[in-house]
Amino acid sequence: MIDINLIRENPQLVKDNIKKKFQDYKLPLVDEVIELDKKKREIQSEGDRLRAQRNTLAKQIGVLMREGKKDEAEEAKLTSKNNNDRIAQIEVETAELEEKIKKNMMAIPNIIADDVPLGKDDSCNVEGKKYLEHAEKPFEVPYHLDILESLGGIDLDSARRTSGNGFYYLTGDIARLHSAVLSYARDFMIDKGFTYCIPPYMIRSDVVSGVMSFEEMDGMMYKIEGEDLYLIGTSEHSMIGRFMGNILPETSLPQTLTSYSPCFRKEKGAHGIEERGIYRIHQFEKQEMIVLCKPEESDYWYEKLWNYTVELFVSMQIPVRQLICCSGDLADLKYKSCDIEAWSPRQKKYFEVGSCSNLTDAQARRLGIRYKASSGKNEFVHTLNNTVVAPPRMLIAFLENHLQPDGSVNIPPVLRPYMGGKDKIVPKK
RNA sequence: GCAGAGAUGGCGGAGUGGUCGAACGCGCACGACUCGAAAUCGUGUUACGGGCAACUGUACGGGGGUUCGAAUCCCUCUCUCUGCGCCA
Repeated sequence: MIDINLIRENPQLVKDNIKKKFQDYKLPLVDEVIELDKKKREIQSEGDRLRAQRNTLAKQIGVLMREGKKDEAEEAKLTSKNNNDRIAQIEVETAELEEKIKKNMMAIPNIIADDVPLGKDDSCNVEGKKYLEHAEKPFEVPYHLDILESLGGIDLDSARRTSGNGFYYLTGDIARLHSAVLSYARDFMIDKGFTYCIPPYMIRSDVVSGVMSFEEMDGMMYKIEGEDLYLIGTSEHSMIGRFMGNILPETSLPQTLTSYSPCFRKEKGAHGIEERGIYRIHQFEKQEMIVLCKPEESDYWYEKLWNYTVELFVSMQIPVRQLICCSGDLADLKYKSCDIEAWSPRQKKYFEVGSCSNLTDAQARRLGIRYKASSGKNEFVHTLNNTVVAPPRMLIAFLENHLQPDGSVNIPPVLRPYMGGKDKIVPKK
């Protein structure tokens, strides 16, 4: 959500930004907001005047009653009562206007960064730097599910019976590897100075509607029956929700947090759970990083964050690249975003393992997360989030890249302490 | 889960129908004193919105109601504390 003052003062900038994102159908929203806002302010002035009158009258009535002037007091009461009808009417109208304005404002995208490449959709995303050369494998790399099965590390059949499609049992060394990756990633971020946090895995509807749109909510979130609770789709939801409505002291910024949680997603819509395996599932685990900082520092943190993910993957000897998200593929709340993609030796291409975003003040405005600036004014913070690692998906990259001709999978040195010293996982006979 | 008490500014805490956006204290900012500091004294200090401005509106956990008028009364939800019960 952008600042309504920006629309009042510079509607052209807002419109140009919408065009840059190829959302021309949203252009009328800007003028609509301007008009609704004008109307709202007019009506609000009238309401304020009437309320001021009511306040004055109320005070007078108090005085009259004390002086025992009953008749005059009754007369004033009547005047006030008549005013109240109009005030009530104005209140309803104002609420309606505000709701319409808010609805439009939610749909108007955040102003994107100057250096975001322009493009209609994900086909226009721009490749950034690559890290680690991917060596050609001298053998055919099987589908990740086949690798997992040969290592005795997965049971999808049982999961389908207990929970349906989109769930899995990980077993033995693979399950241990999954935990090892998370533990290693957690310690990696702690070493970078981040504060480790385990958040609630369920949140209330007011938090949910603060962090996403209704459509997103419908497509992603699982609701707990009979309770005002939803399973989180990512720990970002509860991590950011934690600061809702807060005014933070300037000295507490930046907040650099790394959180662990399981993530629950319906995955309704575009893709669904059509992919065989563990690429897209209803439940997975993720280590996340979150930063709340002063506006002038968010560009700095953005670069820092995605580079941490790169560093982490490189330390596990998995080739990755940065993919810069183009204007048309950028979600409305985002100022800038990029994916970190890992190399798949089987598909001979990169695939997404994480996503880093700078939302500037758009999310903070929506959730009322501010800080007391040294100027004395309360300003909105900037929020950023990035995947440290989401093991089930990263395991695909891991297995494919570390697979040996004999079917075993090497464990890179950084993970061995978390695997009881093991340096490889070998196939089950 | 049951019963009772409670939720007020950055914090503590008064206020139980009108003159309360809110005493007092802490904290913070500025100033005085000082070579400098501590202590002390003085001044200022809730947030959000409308208006060029004077000024004005709203908000006392959330929502609703009673009233000319609500921090104050009623309903409801959430949370906290105390006691009892239950339980990893």
